[in-house]
Amino acid sequence: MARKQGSHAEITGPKVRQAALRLFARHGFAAVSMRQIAAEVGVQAGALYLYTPDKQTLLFDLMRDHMEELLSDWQVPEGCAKLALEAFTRHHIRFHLARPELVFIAYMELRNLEPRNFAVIEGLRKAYEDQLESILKRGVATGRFAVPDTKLATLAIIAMLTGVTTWYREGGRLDRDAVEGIYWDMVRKAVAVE
Amino acid sequence: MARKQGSHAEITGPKVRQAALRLFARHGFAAVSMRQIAAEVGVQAGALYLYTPDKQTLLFDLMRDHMEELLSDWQVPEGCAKLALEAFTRHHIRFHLARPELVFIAYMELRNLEPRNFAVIEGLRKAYEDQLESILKRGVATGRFAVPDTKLATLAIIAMLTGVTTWYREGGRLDRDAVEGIYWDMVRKAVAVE
DNA sequence: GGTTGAACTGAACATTCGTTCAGATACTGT
DNA sequence: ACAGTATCTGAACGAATGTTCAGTTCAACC
Repeated sequence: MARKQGSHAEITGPKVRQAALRLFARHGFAAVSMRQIAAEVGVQAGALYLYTPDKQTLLFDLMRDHMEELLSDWQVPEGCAKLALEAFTRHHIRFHLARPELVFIAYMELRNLEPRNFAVIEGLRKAYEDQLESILKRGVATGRFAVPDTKLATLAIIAMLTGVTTWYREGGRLDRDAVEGIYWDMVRKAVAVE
Repeated sequence: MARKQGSHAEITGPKVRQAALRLFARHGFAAVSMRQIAAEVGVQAGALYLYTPDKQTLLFDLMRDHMEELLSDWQVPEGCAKLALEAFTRHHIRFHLARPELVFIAYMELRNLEPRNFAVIEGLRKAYEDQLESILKRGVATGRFAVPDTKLATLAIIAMLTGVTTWYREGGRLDRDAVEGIYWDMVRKAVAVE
């Protein structure tokens, strides 16, 4: 027994990533075995190594692609800082609610990355944070925002917004638009000049 | 060779918990072996089972004690909601900054708990969130706060505050009092009536 | 000073782990 | 129809896993 009917790399490759994504998110990287991933895909464990050099790279690729998409999906709007902040807030929530498993992994599995891989992901994360901080700085400079410390405010806002993925469930009491609006309301007030 | 000189349960017991705490926080529950914990304590792996029935209970006990301390350390102050919210904010930050490793574990290792243990921890977490929500409700009722949704605001504020442990480092640019003040400033404004 | 029990070792248990690889199969192009 | 190659199996590797336990040592008590 060997190759299966209708088996193709273009199909199995993504399936491997999907299975890894789901299992890593649910049980954690360290708690998931290559055999579990293989079973989810419907192949033997050895076949996974046609699609990834090792387990670590499987994790790293998921995280790097996620962070790069997060960055490339966003561009600071021109114009006033308040509009930019609203755009950022809404975009952040929308982007994160659309892929909760990747968000979860990118946050929880940092410590399972080898130092070199960790540095890459941290660099991307930092670049994303800088996007928000530059908006806050702009608002402070033009007197539209009042925050005691832009760096700290950046981290506080991102923590608050990302937290949405821990409780939001499709079909719950609030839809995504409502959630966006409520969070934006709190962010707006938190940085407002009194 | 067997029992070591001057070894006592009153010493080894806490050392086991401390070692587990540090290693779980650093590498994650699933990635830490009983032999690693034993090495940190300075005993053989088998000796750990004098202090815990199994690895899972070692994790659960850490989390449960942490959550119970979090709850018992706090009581809602009488009087106006704004003062209560400030007290909560400052207490939350102080408590969490004092034990970053426990906070980390209590948040990251939930999925490694067996269903029954998970339910216990979730219950305690819910009870803590209710403390904050009751303050917000009180403020809304008396017209002191304006939040569109107290449940959502509760989760947003806790996410924001707990995020402090991800970046705060002893001896950094800001001391704990300053951090408390800055976060309180943002929380206060976020729920304020405009 | 002999006895008892708590504290611990060291070895062993059956599983499982990530990874490799020779061989088998099914598809592709000729 | 045949060759070649992409895809996958199934078995194997050594190492590591959580847990158990008979045996050993030390300290305390009578």
